[in-house]
Amino acid sequence: MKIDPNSAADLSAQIASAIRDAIVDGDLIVNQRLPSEAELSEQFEVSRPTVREALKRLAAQSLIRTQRGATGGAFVNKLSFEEAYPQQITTSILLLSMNAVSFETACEARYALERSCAPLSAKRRSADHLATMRAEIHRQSQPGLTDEAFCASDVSFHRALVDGAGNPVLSYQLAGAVEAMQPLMNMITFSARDRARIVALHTDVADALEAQDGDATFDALTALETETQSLANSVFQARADKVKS
Amino acid sequence: MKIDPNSAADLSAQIASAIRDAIVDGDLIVNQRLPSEAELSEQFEVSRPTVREALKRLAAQSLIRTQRGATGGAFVNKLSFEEAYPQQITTSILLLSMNAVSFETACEARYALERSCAPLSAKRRSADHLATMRAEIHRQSQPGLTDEAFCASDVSFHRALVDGAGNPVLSYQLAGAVEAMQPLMNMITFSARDRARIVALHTDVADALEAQDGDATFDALTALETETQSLANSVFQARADKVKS
DNA sequence: TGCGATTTAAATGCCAGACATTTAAAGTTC
DNA sequence: GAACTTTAAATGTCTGGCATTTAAATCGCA
Repeated sequence: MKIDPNSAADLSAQIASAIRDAIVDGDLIVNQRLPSEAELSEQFEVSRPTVREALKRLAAQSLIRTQRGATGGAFVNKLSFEEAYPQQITTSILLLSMNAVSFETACEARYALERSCAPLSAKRRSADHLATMRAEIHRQSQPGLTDEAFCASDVSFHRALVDGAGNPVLSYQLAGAVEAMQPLMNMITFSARDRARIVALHTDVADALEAQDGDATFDALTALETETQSLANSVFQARADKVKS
Repeated sequence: MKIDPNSAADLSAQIASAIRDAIVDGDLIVNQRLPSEAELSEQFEVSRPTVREALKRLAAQSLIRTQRGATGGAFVNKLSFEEAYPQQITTSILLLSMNAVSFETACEARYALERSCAPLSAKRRSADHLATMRAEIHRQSQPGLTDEAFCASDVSFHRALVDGAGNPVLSYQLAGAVEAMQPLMNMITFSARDRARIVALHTDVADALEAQDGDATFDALTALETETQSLANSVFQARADKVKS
């Protein structure tokens, strides 16, 4: 592992990159201890603060964890799906908000991805997943629920659907798409009638899953997408009209 | 923005977290300049190296960028899809390798997600996307191609399919699933007959997309998944037999 | 001998101060 | 007015040190 002190990039970035490559390539394996900060400074011929900045970069990506004390140090972290979720979600949210992704585009992607879980979830969903979905549907039909709570329940409902597929890779990839929609959904005010329609469609989805009917689940999700898109359209249309007047 | 010096977490982690929250919540907007390191040390009542470690954490997540010089400093970075791709891919690769995700699970997820692009890509794919796919198919049928080059071409083919859907959110989410499969695919040695079958199935996919037939694309992808799974099964089976003998 | 208390050493966490380098703007000279 | 020079502000880096945490080694005592 060597670095180029004349490169344009920061030394700490180069060092982080070198260690990251070693991890990705398998030269450093899970739970392996990295050399101490002092040893790394010698190896890379930089000062300890520079090494520390490099290690913090890696820690921010959950590639390493650090322990204090006698047997402490930096260890290659076993990246778990649970750990990766929040980062994936934060990144997705920022991507949508910073790049002015339209509601339509985000919604299209979300439902396209969710439909890909439909056949698997219909086949494998446990009673637990189904119970979660029924519970969320029940919550959604409670009067007096705030719009935010309604959206949060919506997210839980859809995550149960996705998790029902029993494929952690799918769950991980979809976490971003589903959760990142929440800030966009929160821009919408739901009337009682809107909510009733959504609850009905959610019930269709849950019924299809209960019957383990993949195609029906697929179609119910498509209907839900259509409803969501037209709902959003009317809300944004109304808002645009208001601005004009 | 305040932090708790008695918390269990590192000061630099707390500071990074506080600034990250401010960005996600929109309190700090894109291209806005953060206070200088010296000012931040005063605000948070910590030393400059600690502030720097916090900033490096954020830089590692592409949330900020730094500029040197008179008008320099740390700026809220506009996170672009292009920037987010590599991180998403690295994370996905590590998740698969560190959690011993089976080839079957990863493959299932990948094709489920890809199928979700089929109808959109059939509708919207440009001539360019189609040309890329045809070119990759041609490359894949060249004799003397290494297994790695074959897999790399496979990835390019599938990315063209995904990008054909014209939805950046989909492309982003799928990048991880598609690219992360490559290390797993590289474990497989392809015979000439295997390659011929895959090339034929790729041609089916391209034909269906050219005809803008979403259902046919969907089915062709399913056939490709079946072929890939059975190919992997036989390879792993042969390897297991070898170990026994 | 065995076990609890204490010491020790190694590591990270944090700080103070300084110097180097980069960069744009202000100032100066012709 | 244009080219050059100076200046100041900011990040990048280094040195050295102290604080804190933690596990292992040591010691004392029954």
